[in-house]
Amino acid sequence: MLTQSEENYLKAIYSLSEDQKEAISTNLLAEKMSTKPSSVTDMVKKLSVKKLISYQKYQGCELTVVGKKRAIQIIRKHRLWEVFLVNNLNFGWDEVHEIAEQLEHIHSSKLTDHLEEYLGFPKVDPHGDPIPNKNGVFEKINKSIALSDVDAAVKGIVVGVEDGSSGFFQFLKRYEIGLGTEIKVVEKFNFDLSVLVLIDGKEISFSSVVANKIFIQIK
Amino acid sequence: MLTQSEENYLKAIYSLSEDQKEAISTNLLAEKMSTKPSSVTDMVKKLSVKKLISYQKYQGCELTVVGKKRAIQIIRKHRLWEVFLVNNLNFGWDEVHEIAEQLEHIHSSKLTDHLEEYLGFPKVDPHGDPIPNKNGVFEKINKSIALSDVDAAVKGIVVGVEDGSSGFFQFLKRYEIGLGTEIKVVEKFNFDLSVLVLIDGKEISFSSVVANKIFIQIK
DNA sequence: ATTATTTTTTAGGCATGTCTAAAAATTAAC
DNA sequence: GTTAATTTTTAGACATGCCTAAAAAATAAT
Repeated sequence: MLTQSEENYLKAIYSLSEDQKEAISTNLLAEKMSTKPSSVTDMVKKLSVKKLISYQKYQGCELTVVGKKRAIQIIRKHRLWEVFLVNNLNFGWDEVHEIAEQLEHIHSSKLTDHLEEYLGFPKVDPHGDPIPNKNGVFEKINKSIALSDVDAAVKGIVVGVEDGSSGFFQFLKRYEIGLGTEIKVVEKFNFDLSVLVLIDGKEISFSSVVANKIFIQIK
Repeated sequence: MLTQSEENYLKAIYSLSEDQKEAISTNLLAEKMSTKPSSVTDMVKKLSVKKLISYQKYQGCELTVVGKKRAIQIIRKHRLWEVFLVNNLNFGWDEVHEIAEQLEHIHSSKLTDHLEEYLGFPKVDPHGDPIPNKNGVFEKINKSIALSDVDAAVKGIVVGVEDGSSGFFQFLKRYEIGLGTEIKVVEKFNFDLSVLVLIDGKEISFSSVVANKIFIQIK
């Protein structure tokens, strides 16, 4: 049975390993955990003894197969709880992280699996991040979806546009939008069905007409 | 912010205070917490500094008004989560306690209140124990209910019987059942609608005919 | 009312997880 | 290829929450 602290370290190492394939340095991990390098060294030794990470003095650390599985299970719990909080308990997507940080440490795989079933086996959390299944497998999300159908806070990559009129293409060109452009939906407005999106650091508002024609692929 | 350990102590003191109005002795609390008296002394000092209990050396401890409120909030969370686990996630009433012991320590009153609303403001948990409202008030449960309609594991006190025939009263007398008798439903059998109950430490099986006629008041 | 028993507290220790300050190893600079 | 800068580790300390063993206080027994 892992402590909450151990679980948080595994999660942090997993997260950092997504950005780089080299071993995670002590300083980087300390930064991520908002703690001191000396504390990281202590913990990293402990996790190494438990065979959850491989670690050599001064060489940083990496998750073992077992450690990675554990990390993914924690992420799975975190994201499933986020779905529950937003879909069922009417929380905003922006206020669930802190609570999910606590809920992810509840020990009961049966609970996780029942929750997943109750939620209808969701594939992404409210932030658009994928939810691994019971076996730790992240399902490839291949479906493209119109911007108008994307939940707030979800980001994706443009994989298609619907209308072929020249006016629409000029519009896309004006905003430097093409296949592969990353778009994040910041907010949706029900009163006129417009969406506020973030492209390359700039916020742009799209009318519902436009939002219906741009298709993105999430993660 | 209280630690889980502190919260568990408050809950234990509250629970013991329900059975006796005198201060809770160190030994009794140690027994309840499955720990050593010396450990209790340490914790009791800490909680006393935090003004959650009143404590005088060698005189035991008692919850302050603030401490009692805290304890009730923890119980509230525990019982609401039990309802969720049984009603929504299809857990058996007998397997939820351990998980609820963890969930009760999640810090977010907004979560608790949203959960309560989502569950439809339940008044009792799956074990029949009352759920305090947001203000810590336990609603008096006055409705009597036929044994046949009580969930397994719920216990109550006989407040009435329906049939007035002499045969039925003889039956009641034979089993020493009268107004005020405590009855706990141990198990229910769907195949013949009989119920297995516990009265004064003895298990007795009641046919559905009998179960329909005995009314109990829960807690 | 003194002794014996039980209860409770103190004293000191241990594991977890954090910290600071200093030492050691690695990497960068010249 | 030494020296300088950075990174990482060690050493020692502190808070939490637990323990054992011994002392102190309260209660019971004679």
